[in-house]
Amino acid sequence: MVPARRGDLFDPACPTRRLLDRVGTKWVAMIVKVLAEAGSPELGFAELERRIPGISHKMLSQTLRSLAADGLVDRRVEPSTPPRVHYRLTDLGRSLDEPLAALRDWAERHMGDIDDFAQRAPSG
Amino acid sequence: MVPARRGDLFDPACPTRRLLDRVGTKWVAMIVKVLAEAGSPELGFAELERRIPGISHKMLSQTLRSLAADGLVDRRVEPSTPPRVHYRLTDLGRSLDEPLAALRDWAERHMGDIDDFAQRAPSG
DNA sequence: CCAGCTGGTAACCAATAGTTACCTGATCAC
DNA sequence: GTGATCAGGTAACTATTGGTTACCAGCTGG
Repeated sequence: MVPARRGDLFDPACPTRRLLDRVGTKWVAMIVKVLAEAGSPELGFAELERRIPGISHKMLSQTLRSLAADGLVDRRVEPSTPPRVHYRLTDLGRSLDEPLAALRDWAERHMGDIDDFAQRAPSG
Repeated sequence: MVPARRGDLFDPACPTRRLLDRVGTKWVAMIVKVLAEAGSPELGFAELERRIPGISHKMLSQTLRSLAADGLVDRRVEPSTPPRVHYRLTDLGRSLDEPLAALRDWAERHMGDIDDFAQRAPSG
């Protein structure tokens, strides 16, 4: 196997590329935002679901587990009945919120421009 | 606070959400990077293809057209035979490189942490 | 007159996103 | 007791993407 050259985004084998793809999705962006901006340090599954309208049960579960597997969120099972699961950002996850916030911010700020442009030239 | 206000992002109908998803993909990130960091203001299709190893013919074409439709790149057809097509970032596209660079940078910087974490807890 | 160039695209296959329905298993209403 | 109900997860599917391959236009050069 070709050794993965971490720093080289231009190497197709570079894991950083895959990471970039995992981390740029809208659900990651939204989950991280919600967790980062929640009043409390952690949120329950149901609360996350409530705060992210439109996300499906499965995608939330799946995305959270992927984030947990990458060490971006911490998963805590409360031994109640039925058990409740709580998630919180790790330091690493919090650090991801910075570039993600910049991206969300860009999207919010320039949505209008893009919309206008698409209006004018709907050629696709 | 409860941000139903500028929480446009939290409305599933909000186009900013879709934009976020379009713009966070690895190919967009790489194309914008390549165009932003090219020596010349524009690059030909073939040159882009060469500079982004691993991208397929189709994905490059498709992504470029989507970027052009959003007004992020400019598409110029050189009337030669066969015609060559050149792409350059618009101002809007260049502005996107900033948050994208931050994200790429984060990915490069923290890839190691995530890798280490996954080693230790491969439960994911 | 056929091979070859460029960029695009149609046809197809593989991998995701998203939907629906169901599981667990303790508790409460009856 | 019976069973509806909670929370979170997941299996089974379908819809939508990503990605591969092969081909096209239409002029040029051998």
